[in-house]
Amino acid sequence: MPKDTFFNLDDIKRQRIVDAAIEEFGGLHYDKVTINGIVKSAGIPKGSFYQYFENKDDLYIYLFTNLASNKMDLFDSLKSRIPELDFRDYMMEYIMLLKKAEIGNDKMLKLKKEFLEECPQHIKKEILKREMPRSLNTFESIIDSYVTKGEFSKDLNTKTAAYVTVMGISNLEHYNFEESENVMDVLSSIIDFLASGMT
Amino acid sequence: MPKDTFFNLDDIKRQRIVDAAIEEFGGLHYDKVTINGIVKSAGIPKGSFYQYFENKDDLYIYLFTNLASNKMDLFDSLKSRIPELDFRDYMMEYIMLLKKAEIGNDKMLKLKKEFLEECPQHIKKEILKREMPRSLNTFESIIDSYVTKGEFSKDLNTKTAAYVTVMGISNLEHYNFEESENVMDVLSSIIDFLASGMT
DNA sequence: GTATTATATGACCAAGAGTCACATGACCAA
DNA sequence: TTGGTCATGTGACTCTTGGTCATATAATAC
Repeated sequence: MPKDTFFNLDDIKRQRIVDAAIEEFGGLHYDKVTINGIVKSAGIPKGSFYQYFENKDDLYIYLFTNLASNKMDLFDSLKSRIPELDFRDYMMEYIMLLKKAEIGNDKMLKLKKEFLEECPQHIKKEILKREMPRSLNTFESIIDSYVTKGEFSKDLNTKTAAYVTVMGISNLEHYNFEESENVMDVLSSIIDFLASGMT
Repeated sequence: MPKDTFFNLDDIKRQRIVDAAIEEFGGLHYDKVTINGIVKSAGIPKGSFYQYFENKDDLYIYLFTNLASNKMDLFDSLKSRIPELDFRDYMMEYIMLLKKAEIGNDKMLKLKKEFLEECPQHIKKEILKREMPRSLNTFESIIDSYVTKGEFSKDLNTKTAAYVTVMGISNLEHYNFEESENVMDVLSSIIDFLASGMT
């Protein structure tokens, strides 16, 4: 967490620091971003940086807790369509929305995703530890809706189902793509598998 | 990759360097391991280190490509028991074996797991990129056996099934454990889900 | 007007990565 | 034996970075 002195700053200066930080982190790989660079870019003396933040990671984590809308709004807009969509279509719609958000509208979402891939693992862990429960809960509630709707078994362990679902769709970098396979097909196949399991 | 000079070294000296490196990496967090420390511990001058390796990561990755039996042997010993075990029991057996190996016998396996959690993401990625395909293939072949055996549907996409299975059981750090839940119960529930899906 | 507290500042320090000019030794050909 | 060449050894040195700290300045309280 940044220190009080940072939050006591007048808005203009505080924003200047945030902008400079995003600029630096956005333009360079995490490892290459230096505190010297940030202070220079923000136009503040080095001592001041440490007046505001513990260290680079402190600033970094702060940027992400505040930056970048988490994609929950996407979910909310979709939720109302549960009655008309089956699980499969629901998931496909969700994934399309996510893709669209990443490509176009939401620069910050894209930036965040990149940053998450570059930062040290303990930072990623800390950020995910905050966000994962919300992701899992949302998915659990979706799945729950489909149980209520009668599409899924009443005996389904929705928490486990939500967990496996999230892991399945968010670790695609480990999927071994053949040349003939594209992302959407694979995702579709994953969703099919989630729906029916090994049967 | 280490340079030729490293492989040209006589076995004793090369081993001394490897031992020192394992010692250092084993005793300190990745970030705290310094080249100065390694060369001191190995009793070689700093210049020599750079004669052998590109940098710290080069050594680190080398250690893992060679170190630490990958757990494939565990799989092999189990494979013969497919006829007598159903998928659920097979997976539980596998997980027990893995746990046992981590706790006791195989110091290197444990060490490797720890290291993988500490190192920078790009290193982890590189190591996983090498090992994941083998993991996925093995699981796919197991699942295939259960298809042949008749336990799973002939229409099952075994590649997808293997992928989701591996993701499900290897990302438990993101599962939101209640106090009442223990790892084995959760794993058991995951395996149940994998077997039957949302139905 | 003075004491106390919060903030600003940049010279300074320690530590680590990586380099480089020079040293050493192995091998070979004349 | 000599001299040359190539591979390797060596550690002092440079450069960069993170982080500190004594001192200056402004703000606030009384």
